[in-house]
Amino acid sequence: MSLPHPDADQITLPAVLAALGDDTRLAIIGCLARSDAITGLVCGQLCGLTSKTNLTYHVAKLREAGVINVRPEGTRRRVTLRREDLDNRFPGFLDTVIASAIDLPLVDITLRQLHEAVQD
Amino acid sequence: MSLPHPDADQITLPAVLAALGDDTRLAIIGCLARSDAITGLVCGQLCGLTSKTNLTYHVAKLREAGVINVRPEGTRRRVTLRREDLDNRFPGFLDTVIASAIDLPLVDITLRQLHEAVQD
DNA sequence: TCAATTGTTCAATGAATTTTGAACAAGGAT
DNA sequence: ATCCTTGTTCAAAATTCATTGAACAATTGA
Repeated sequence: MSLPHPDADQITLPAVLAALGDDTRLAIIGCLARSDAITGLVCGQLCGLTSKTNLTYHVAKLREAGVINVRPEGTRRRVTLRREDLDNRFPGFLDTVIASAIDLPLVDITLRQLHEAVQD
Repeated sequence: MSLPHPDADQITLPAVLAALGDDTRLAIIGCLARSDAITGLVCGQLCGLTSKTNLTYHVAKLREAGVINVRPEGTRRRVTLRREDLDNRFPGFLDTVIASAIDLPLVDITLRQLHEAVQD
């Protein structure tokens, strides 16, 4: 049940770009950006995007690239964006990605609010 | 005989991410970033990266995504980064990409070739 | 204990991407 | 004109990536 994550300083942009160069994974990022920045989501809440099995695959890709954190929580997996690590490593990058991953007119939380939520 | 380029406002980040999520294409970006920003490079100066045929393929990918501009120049193709368009569309994004593409170990183009490239 | 929930693993398939070589086209130089 | 250089096109092959289903594992709750 070990879920290996790269350390913040091991995150490379080529790997991040490869992970984000896919529509399904970009959609996952969009969902996470819209969700509560702190609690994140569990995989089941992302299943509208693809099948359960396939979601495991894409979530692993994002985790291995250092884009998301996946924490076991009982039988679930709590998924959060590694916002702080990515902001430190590549300032501004994640904001740009999120802005285009959120393709909705109805956004229930603004980017600024997301930022502030993380600071607390 | 001009090649099709997307207008600046037609450039989408998902397409750009897909284009940059590849090591060969990132290496091309690295070479262009090191070259003279105005004159750019011709394809032949990038051939250390891959075969001539394959280069045509990757350069087309980058062009179609709106990352580079390709201008016919006699029998050559002058390749430049679309810095301004990308900076306007996704502020800071290209700088971040370049910072990590600039020192890709994958590039086996020699220093001499680079020198000639910049002077040309 | 038993059943339901949540997600993983594995092997196989399908699909898309990347790479290659041969033949070709266009422009420049001699 | 004829070569030479530079790059393209096309079809095929190689490779990588994404998707699926069946069987499994771990946890929770009745």
